[in-house]
Amino acid sequence: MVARRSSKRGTIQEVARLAGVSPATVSRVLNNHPRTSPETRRRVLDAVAQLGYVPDHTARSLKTGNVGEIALAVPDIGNPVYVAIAKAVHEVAARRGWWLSLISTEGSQTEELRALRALAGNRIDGLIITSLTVSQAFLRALEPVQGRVVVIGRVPDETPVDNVRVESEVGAKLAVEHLIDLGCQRIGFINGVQGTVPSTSRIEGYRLGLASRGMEYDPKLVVESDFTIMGGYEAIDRLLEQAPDLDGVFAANDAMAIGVLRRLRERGIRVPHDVAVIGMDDIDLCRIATPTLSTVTLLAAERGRIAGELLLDRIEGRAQGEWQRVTVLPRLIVRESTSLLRVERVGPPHQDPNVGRQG
Amino acid sequence: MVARRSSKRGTIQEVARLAGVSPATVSRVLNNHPRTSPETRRRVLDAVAQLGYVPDHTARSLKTGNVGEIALAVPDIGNPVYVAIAKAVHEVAARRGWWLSLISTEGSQTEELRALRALAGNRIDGLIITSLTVSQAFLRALEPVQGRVVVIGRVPDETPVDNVRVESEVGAKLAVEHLIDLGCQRIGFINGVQGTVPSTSRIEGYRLGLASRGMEYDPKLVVESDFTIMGGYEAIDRLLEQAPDLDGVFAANDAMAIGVLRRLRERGIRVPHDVAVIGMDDIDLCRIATPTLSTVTLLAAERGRIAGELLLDRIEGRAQGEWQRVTVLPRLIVRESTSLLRVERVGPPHQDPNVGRQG
DNA sequence: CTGTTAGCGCTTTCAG
DNA sequence: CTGAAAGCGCTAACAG
Repeated sequence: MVARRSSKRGTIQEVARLAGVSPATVSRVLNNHPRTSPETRRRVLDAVAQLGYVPDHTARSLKTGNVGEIALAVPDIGNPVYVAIAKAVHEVAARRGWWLSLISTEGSQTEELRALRALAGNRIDGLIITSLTVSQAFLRALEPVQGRVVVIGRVPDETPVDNVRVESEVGAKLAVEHLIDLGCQRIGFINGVQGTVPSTSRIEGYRLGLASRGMEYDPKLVVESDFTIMGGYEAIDRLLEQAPDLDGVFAANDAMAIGVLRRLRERGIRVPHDVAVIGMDDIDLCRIATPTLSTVTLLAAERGRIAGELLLDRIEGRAQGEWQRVTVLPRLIVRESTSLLRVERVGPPHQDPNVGRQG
Repeated sequence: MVARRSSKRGTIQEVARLAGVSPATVSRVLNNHPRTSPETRRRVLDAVAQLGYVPDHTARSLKTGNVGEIALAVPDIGNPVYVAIAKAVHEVAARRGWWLSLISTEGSQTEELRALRALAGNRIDGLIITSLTVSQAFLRALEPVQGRVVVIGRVPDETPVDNVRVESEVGAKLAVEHLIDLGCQRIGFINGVQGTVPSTSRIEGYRLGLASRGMEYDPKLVVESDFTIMGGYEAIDRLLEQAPDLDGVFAANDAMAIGVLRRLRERGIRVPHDVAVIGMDDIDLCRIATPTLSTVTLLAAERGRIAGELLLDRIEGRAQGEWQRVTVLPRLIVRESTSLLRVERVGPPHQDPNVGRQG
């Protein structure tokens, strides 16, 4: 990696010389300081325009000690859930005058640590990061950047960061209970990659849901795959082989559920008549799928918005106190895939979110 | 916007003092200069570890004149086409040791100019930008940052930038010719928002396709909407009203085409038997849709890869010559929505791309 | 192989 | 209201 600053658009010195003032005055004009005479101001701005001068951001940052930029690091920008988070954070950042850049970590811990290091090295002022694994190394790397990072996803209680989380067990429980209340007796569960935080909480919610309605857990009803459409597509075949009497499926995310819908259609199995299907996340595709897909929203946009506010409150110095733990509560969204009437029973998502806040 | 550098992880001075060497030596060790004794090296690294020192990126950048970062600015990170471009650029950047950040301009020209200004102010070293409109203001803003920016999308010949483009007229023509060769006589066209560069080239390709097979252009067969699934969904109704004898539809992008498929299914119109449908872009959803969607790929990933290489070649100083104009050629991908046999006739996309290069 | 010195371009006291 | 001067933290000659 080699590079040299190519385009020299002039320095504040040259602007000062051209305007017949000192560099300090140019700086004051450009930063809208109160005490500058209109006449000087005009001369400076003329000179700036004439030279096409743009202040060097690097020098400015070194001097002032901040760069005016935050970043959002996500495992996969192709995932609609992270896109929703990104859009929400972007909205907050723009409104509050901050520059936001996105970093795609591709789920690699090395990349996550790199983002944290960028923060430590003052390449950015703040960071919102979503990690799938939350390793020890990751937690250790949070220490030195306290007060400038927000984690989306669960971290241990004592971790010195602001944190936004969602009770996804509760969400999984809601989904399973919904299927049972619909009359399903044999509910299959397609989980994502084992060992990740999301998959662990979903299987727990699945068990809780069964238990709450007095049904027994049957390992034959559970398969694992990855969190993609194709993952769901191939997993449902294995599931049906293990449990041909299946009458309901809970998929760990909407992408997998959509793969399930597609495969079931191919096999001539009617949804929801023969098998009811529910996913989790509430991505846009749910409303496009055939049949439209019931799901449990995990309020991605809402979490993004909150994370953005928390981070900026912190680095703008508005928030000084304890580390925040904000938890959002999932909500069931019923659509055709679990509705024998094939009627959408629910309004638009993401409104009136249930948000609980605790110290 | 207020912020102050919070976490002081120490300076190079402090490391030097602790290690009993000069700051210059610390700098040398950290930058892997050839001439450093193993002993000194060890002492320095110990001190670094002990303090948890991370070099200040801002100071380093100011001194060296580069920041090691490029950015990709796209109109909408929710659009799969831009995601494909982003992933490809990311891959190139990572391989060549550069940091990539994403900027979402939301299609706003202000945001585009802001990205260009960030480049001018050396916040980043290089920029890849995709603009839907390419206004005069935009072109003017390219001047001062020559040699550090690559535009994806057509720009006037004399524009002083490296440029990656796709012959989307040819793509649209291919799509229409394919429908005609299939036996379609009345081919509707659903275009995106009028006045944008993409929509202009698509309507032109549509006309070219008709002309090349000796068919006449009928304004009744054309409607406009926006480039979204819902846009296609509502547009097909209008189109069918204007032209009930429709037997083929070309949608200006896959998202719209998928909306069309959905609406046709609702109305009991069979695809491809009653109406054949083709889109453009080749997003992942094409393979998931029912029926699977024929399309014309515009090689988004390929364009992203090329743009990344061009930019880095330029700012690494490997490319010094004329401005590059790289043009990629669209390719037809036939799937069920235009296949009476309902057989996928084509291999995986994005391999063996046709790429033409000219001075 | 290592230390000294200068300075990247900007903002910000402190005088005036 | 404006100028002079200092210095943010780092790297890169240039000596030694």
